[in-house]
Amino acid sequence: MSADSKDTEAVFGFFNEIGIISQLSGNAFEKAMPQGMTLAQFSVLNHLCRVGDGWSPHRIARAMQVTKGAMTGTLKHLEAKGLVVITPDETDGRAKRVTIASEGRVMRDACIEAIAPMMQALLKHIPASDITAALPVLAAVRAWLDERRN
Amino acid sequence: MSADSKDTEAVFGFFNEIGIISQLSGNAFEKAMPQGMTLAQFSVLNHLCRVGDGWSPHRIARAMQVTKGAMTGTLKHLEAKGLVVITPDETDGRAKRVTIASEGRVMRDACIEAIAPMMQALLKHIPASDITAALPVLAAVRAWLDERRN
DNA sequence: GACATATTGTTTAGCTCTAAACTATCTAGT
DNA sequence: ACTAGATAGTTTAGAGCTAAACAATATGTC
Repeated sequence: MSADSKDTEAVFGFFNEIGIISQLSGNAFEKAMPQGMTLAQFSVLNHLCRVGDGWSPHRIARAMQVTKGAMTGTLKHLEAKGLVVITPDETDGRAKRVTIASEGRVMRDACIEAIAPMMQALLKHIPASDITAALPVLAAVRAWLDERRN
Repeated sequence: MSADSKDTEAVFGFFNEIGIISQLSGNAFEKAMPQGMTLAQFSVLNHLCRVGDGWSPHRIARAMQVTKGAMTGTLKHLEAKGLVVITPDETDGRAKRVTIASEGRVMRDACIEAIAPMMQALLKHIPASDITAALPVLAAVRAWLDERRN
């Protein structure tokens, strides 16, 4: 009983820290990034760079754990900035295909460069081993939440 | 060089996991909570219950790591629902004081009860020791971000 | 072939958040 | 006492998110 409520308290604190870190780090990233880039926009750019082009908006939305509606908005901003090109899917009249423009790749690299100093500064205060030690737990929690969601 | 970029990569992945967990857990919480309560609203209620009444909106905003403007909106919703009472500060003409209504305490308890089953379910899949082991690292990262912000 | 169902993308309403401009009040230095 | 600067709260514009309703296209079964 006592142990149970203590554990529940710990999980509660865990999610609380997660939420605050998410907010603070997101703000810090967006401040460091070039000219009005947002975390959502960078994430899409980064994803497309890493896993490849030509994904549909819906598939990108699923990969980013976001609704289709949210992705519509983010892609609109990226397209307006010329960082991404959206074309109709030839084989499926409902779908579209998202391709990174070369400006998009440049912007993605610029964002990573802009953020790198912050990472370095963090690593000076918190040992990399602590970060890597926490990663598997985080991945497990994320996997559990993701599975539970469906 | 290779170690450095690997560490940076790890920190990057760390923040990525944090962001996704924050989003997924926030959604899960809001789905479990009673009648249209949001995480932001619950957080304020919970904070007031734990640390005591009579705080100013600005002080609550700082404690929640949120701007004053955001707190104005959240408090408006809480006040409209009768969960919180806002009165002018007698000793400072600029300030206000936020007090929890008894309905607010009831709602806070209801939210905690609604969320508890999720915590229990998580603890069945992930050992509490893993969670508590990750907590100090998270707290350190949060403290670093918080300090850096100012 | 036709109809029921599923999927893709958009839109809208409502919530959160930031940043910046604005009002009102307090406080300190002269 | 006055003026300058700090502080508390509100408002607005803009971005993100969800959920739900909607249009258009695919698909599969009869």
